[in-house]
Formats: sequence, structure tokens, C-alpha cells
Amino acid sequence: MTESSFSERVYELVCRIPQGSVATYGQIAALAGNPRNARVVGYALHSNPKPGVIPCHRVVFRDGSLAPGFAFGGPERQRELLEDEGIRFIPPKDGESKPAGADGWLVDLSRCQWKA
DNA sequence: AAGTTGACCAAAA
DNA sequence: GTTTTGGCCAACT
Repeated sequence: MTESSFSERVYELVCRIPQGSVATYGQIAALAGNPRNARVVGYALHSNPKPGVIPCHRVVFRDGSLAPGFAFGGPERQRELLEDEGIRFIPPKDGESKPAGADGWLVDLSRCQWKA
């Protein structure tokens, strides 16, 4: 094995997310080998060692919302990108509860959550 | 070298 | 029902 760092593995996994699918931080962490290490996943992406190479917009919260100000240019931009990739978005319904990070639009994890 | 923070997640008060 | 705390592990100061 060449390099085995948690972040490295995270980048690899995130880069491996197929177009039209999204993964949650917890899932990436779990796939990386540490289901409790979701924070480090976010930290790794925040570090953004490879700008333009890592599709951070495909990584979302457990609720299906994204980071409201860290994803990239803007939340609407992300919605456009994901939607363009074929990801189904769900408008904030009254019964959804929870604050919506990105504009209130949540990714339909029921359909687009990436499966290893 | 040690302490603090952090793109999270889940449970308890 | 909402708000706060706890906990994991790695990187930053």
C-alpha cells in the first residue's frame, strides 16, 4: 500500500462517487473504515487539497442537505450542478423538519445515495 | 509537544 | 418539540 491516510482514502472515495449519486459524510467515513469519523471526512474536504478534482458537491449531510457556505460558490450553484447530474431534489416540505442548509433543497437520498 | 477546533452524527435534558 | 452535550479521529495553531 502506498499512502494510507484517512484523508487520502476519503478523496479516493469521494472521487469514486458516480455521477448522479451522492454520499453522506457518515457513509464516506464508514467506507473509509471509521464510521464515527464523519467529521474528519468533512475536515479533509475542507482542507480541499485537490481543488477541482474532488466533487465535494456530491457529499451531503445525513439529512440530505449540504454545507451552506463551504460547498463552493453558492448553494444554488450546487443545486444546479447536482440537478444537472441527474440528482433528484426535494423541496422543503412542512413535515421534513430540520433546517435546510442549501436553500432548503434536500437531495433525495432515498434515490441518489451512493451505494458502494 | 500539547491544546484546540472541526464540511458530523446521534442521543439525552 | 427544540436545544445542548457527548464522542470519535485527524489536522490546525
